[in-house]
Amino acid sequence: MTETILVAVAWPYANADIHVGNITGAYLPADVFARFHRLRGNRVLMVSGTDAHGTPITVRADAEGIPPQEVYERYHRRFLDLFLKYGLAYDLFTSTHTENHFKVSQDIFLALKDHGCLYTETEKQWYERGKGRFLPDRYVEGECYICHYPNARGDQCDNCGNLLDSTQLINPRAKGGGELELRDTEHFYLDLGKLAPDLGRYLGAGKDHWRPNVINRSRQDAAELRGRAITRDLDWGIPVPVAGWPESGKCLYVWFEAVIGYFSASIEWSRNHGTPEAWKDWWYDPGAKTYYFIGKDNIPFHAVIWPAQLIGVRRLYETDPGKTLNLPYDVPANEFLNLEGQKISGSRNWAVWGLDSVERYDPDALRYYLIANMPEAKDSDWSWAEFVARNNNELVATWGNLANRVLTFAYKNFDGRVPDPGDLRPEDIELLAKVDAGFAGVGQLLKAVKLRAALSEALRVASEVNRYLDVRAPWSEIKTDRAAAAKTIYTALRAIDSLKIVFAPFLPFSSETLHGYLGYDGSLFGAQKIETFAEPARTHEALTYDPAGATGQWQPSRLKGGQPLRPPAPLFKKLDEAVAEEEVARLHEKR
RNA sequence: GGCGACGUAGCUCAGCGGUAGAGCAGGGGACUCAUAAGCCCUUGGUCACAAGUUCAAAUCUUGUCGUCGCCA
Repeated sequence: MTETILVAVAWPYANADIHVGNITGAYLPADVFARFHRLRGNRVLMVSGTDAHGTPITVRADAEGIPPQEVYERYHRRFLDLFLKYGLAYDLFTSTHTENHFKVSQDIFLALKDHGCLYTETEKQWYERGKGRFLPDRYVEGECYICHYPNARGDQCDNCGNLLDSTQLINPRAKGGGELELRDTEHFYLDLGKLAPDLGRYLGAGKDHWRPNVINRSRQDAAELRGRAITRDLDWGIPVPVAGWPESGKCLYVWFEAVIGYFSASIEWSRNHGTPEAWKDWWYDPGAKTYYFIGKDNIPFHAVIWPAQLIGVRRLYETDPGKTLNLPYDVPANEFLNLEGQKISGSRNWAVWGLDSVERYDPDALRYYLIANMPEAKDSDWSWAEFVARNNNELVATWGNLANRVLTFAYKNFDGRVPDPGDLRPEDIELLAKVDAGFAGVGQLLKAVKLRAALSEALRVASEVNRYLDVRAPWSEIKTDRAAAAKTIYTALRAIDSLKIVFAPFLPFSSETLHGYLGYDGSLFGAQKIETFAEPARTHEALTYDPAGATGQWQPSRLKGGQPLRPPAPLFKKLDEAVAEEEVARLHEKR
């Protein structure tokens, strides 16, 4: 039965480049999962985009003396480039800075307001008279009232690390020295207390498939919910859709509108495809399953607050009162990836950057290591030595070498064609049965979002084929019994033809290559491209996936004897062990 | 301080009530199609510690210690 699956992927924030921790935390597992379901013939919609708004972006823009829009566009462009090179095949990777997203976010806000889920409160906030604007806490400096460090930021003291209440700072001043005064400011709050009972019911049952850390955390958070401000005094963002509010410089708080992106991007995708109602299959069909791939720092927003927003909205752009928006089916959040034993830190340049990594290594080698080492249950560690070792010992030795030894043997000894096997022997049939069983075994693990285990199971199946070859020894058979060698090589070719599919969600590039070596035309997956979309007043670039032409199917090979092969070459590169030392040295140099 | 996750072979981890497992690393062997890869055999652990439940505990309970994270 065809399933309907939404793959909702964390939105990278447009004030820093993406590193391998971000990739393995959310983007890569989402892609593996989505590719698997596409191969199974399921209806997959994988969406995300750049999170464009908020104070950190205006801070960076001010520091560089450019408009926030330029900061957002620069990083957005780099995200598109990276995802293309890593083969992260979003159906749509857009941004929050689209007219569509503005409208949808405002409509969600208004629906919550209509349903009585919002309230307003007035608080004191620092106001910079010279510039005529309210200042975010981090723009305010002064003496820390806890440790008396003279240059504490309004939100947090860099000296003692405590979170601060900016209104209590001693001798507060604007960053840059402007004069300050405390003024009243009014903000909207999401009434989470009101939504808590429904949320409790949602989190309370049917969550056995959730990772323990995710569900435990979420239940704990849901038990102590309070109202949360959802507007800010900031002009870089989405205007609050209430009369008079935009004029006083208020916009939606970025945490509130960014998660709405999953919904607005689904709508944008539908419109781009000329089927403006198509998104409803993922958002209103109760049989659809929605998966949110995120890092653990985002758990509260996706497993607690976003469901609360959806519960409060009930339905949007839909008049049937029997329909309600789908809540997350699973939130398979990953833990963090460390680097050489230390926490990754972009600002201290202790990171393996995504674009940099794919300049020097093949995307499948990176994907392999990142999946094999994915922090699914606890923090894991990127070590260059381990990257090299696992690339050489596992990816190259077990899988790449298997494909290569079979292809070259067939190509040389059977006139560049798949040999005609005649009737298979029991041992051939037995091997093919083991390979076929891999589809069920690996598939079940992928379905359960256990990607590490799934990949290692795929590798185990590859070793079965290596073992089979060793027992049959076609290099001996061919000297005495060419027909026997033909059966062996046919069987091995058919096995790697199947393994090509089993590995495809993890290693799409090399599977496509192998597909060609085996003599097939066409491709397993569709094509990714960067497109420009025009709205009435704006244009934006987005990454898209066109599934047309995808022929890959999650099922065992039915390879025919006689099929012409193409000249083979190794699928992966063995890395020199010196690479590890060089990379670690680079890392220290850059600090 | 509260809560949560984790603590199993040198390393990375699986197992989560029924006689300790895998991969890598280390040691030995037969083979040679292949990126000197693959295959076979092998060394190696009182499953953090303590008490309890049970006919039976890495596996359940409690406590202690350690690591990490979230909150205060």
